[in-house]
Amino acid sequence: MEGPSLVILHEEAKAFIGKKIIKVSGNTKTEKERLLNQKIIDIKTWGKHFLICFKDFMVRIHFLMYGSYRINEQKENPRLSLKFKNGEFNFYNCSIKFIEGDFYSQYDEETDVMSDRWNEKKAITALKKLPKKSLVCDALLNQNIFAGVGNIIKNEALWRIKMHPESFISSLKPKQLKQLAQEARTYSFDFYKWKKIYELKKHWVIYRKQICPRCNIKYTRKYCGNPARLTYFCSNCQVKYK
DNA sequence: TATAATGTTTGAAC
DNA sequence: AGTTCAAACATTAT
Repeated sequence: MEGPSLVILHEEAKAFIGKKIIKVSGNTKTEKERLLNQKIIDIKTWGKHFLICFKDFMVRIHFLMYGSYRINEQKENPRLSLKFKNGEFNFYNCSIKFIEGDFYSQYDEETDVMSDRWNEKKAITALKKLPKKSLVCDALLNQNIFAGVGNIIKNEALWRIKMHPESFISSLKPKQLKQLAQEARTYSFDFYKWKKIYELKKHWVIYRKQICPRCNIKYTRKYCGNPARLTYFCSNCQVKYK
């Protein structure tokens, strides 16, 4: 689940702010009992993190590859289930973690590509500080720089800016660094827009596709970067900066 | 039906 | 000591 999907979840989840948890269950190994009788004071997202905030701590939910949730409905084997006087909030196949402190002391909104406070210059500065041989495909997935960007956004954004995923960050000119940072955010918002109208896959140009619409030739499909992730690119129009 | 994957952490092995 | 790698988690679309 990538950043834009978390923003959509956040919109649905906001209704639980101010509500008290009256029953907790689920197969999480964390100390979930701690949540009983607690009042949700805020709900936040940062990148791929979904955060339910309480007075002195937060519950961080990460959906990884297959995580899901249900609001006011349920399915089998919740990892965590929160019940309220009116309604319930259920999470499945996700990673659950307690974080002490408040949101602002733990998270920097300026590195979240979906945030109003996204700071493009900060991302560019961070890119320049990466080790010499860092690849563009890895940089985009680096959650400390582009929180919320996942493999779909990575592939689509690189195709749009005609940049080869195995380009070296250190070989990019200032203009290209800017373009990279900009498109990470721009595509994320397109992702959000399309996901909301259930048209996300319809707009994929490269991810899980075969033919480059610009060049009319077959895409390359290769495991790139470290850790290796399946990457789609057009070897004709995506320039490799080396 | 088999395959591959919207992701990250952990810890063993080298 | 730093890196590399597999395992773990477990679902769903193609």
